[in-house]
Amino acid sequence: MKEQQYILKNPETFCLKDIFECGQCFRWNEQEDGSYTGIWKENVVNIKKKGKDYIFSGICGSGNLKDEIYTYFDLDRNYETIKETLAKKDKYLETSIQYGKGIRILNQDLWETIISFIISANNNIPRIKGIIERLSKTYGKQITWKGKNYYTFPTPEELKDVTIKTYRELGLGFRDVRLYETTKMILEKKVDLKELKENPNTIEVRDRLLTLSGVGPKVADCILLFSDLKRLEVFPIDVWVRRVMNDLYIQKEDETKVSKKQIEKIAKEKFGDLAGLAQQYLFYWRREA
DNA sequence: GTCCAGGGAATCA
DNA sequence: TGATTCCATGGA
Repeated sequence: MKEQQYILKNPETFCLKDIFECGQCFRWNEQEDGSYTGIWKENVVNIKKKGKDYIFSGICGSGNLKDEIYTYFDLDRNYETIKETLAKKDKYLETSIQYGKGIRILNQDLWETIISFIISANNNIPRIKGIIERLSKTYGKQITWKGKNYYTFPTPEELKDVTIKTYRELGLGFRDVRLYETTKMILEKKVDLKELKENPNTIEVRDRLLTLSGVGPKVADCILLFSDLKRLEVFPIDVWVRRVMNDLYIQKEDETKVSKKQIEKIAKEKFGDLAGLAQQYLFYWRREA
C-alpha cells in the first residue's frame, strides 16, 4: 500500500485532543510531537496540526484517504450550527461547549463499537485501550507503516474460534463470556448488523442491541451515538454523566441515588434531539476540567 | 489494604 | 419496575 496525504484546511470545528480524548474512541494515541496516530478499518493515519491546517498522512486500505476521512470524521456535518443551537439552550452547556469546542463525533464501525463498549463496562480507559490492542494484535491483520506495526480490529469471523479462556488470558475479566456470546450471536445473525444499519427506528435498533450479551442501556446508547448508526439524540448515562447532571440540575446529596429516569427526563427537556452531543460536551468538561 | 473505573446480569421485593 | 450484589483487573 502506498502512502497518501490529505490536508484539511482551516476547519471550523476540529481539535485532535477534543476528538480523541473525549472518550468516544480507544485506538488513537498522542505522539511525542503532539500529533495523533490511530487506526480505523484498514487505515493507519497520523494527524498533525500545522498552523490552522491538519495534515493527514498514512496508508489507506480501500478507496482514497480523503473519502475515508470525510466519512469517519463526519466532516459534512456543520458543527458550528449544532453548537450554536445547543449553547442557547443552557448556560452550563454553553460553558462545556466552550471547553470542548473541537469535538466531533466519529462514525466508527458498528461491530468494533459494540465490542469496545462491552469491554468498557466497569472499566477504565487505559485498561480498555490495552485490552483492545491485545485483541487486535492477536486476531487482527497486521499493517506496517514507517517501520511500525499496527493491527486492524478483528472481524467477527476472526474471533469465531476464540475461547472464553483465551479472552480471560487477554485480560478481559468477567467480560470474557459476554464477548464470546455476542460474537456468536452476530455470526449466527441472531442480531443482523446490516439490518440494524438500515433500520431508521432508533427504539427498535436499541431493543435489538439490548439482546446482545454485555449490552445494557448505557452500552447500547454509546453504540447508537458513537458508531456509524449515529443517533445524536440518545443520551448515555454513566457515572460521570450522572455526576455532572446531579451537580448542575438536581443537587441530590447522594449522587448515586439519582435515578436514570430523572436524568433522562431532564436531558430530553433541556437538550432535545441533540442530547447525545450535549452529553458528550458535559462528559468531557466534567471529566477533564 | 481500599477504592474506583464510560455497567450488566442475576436475584429479590 | 426498582434496588442490591457480584463480577476480574490494574492503577491510584
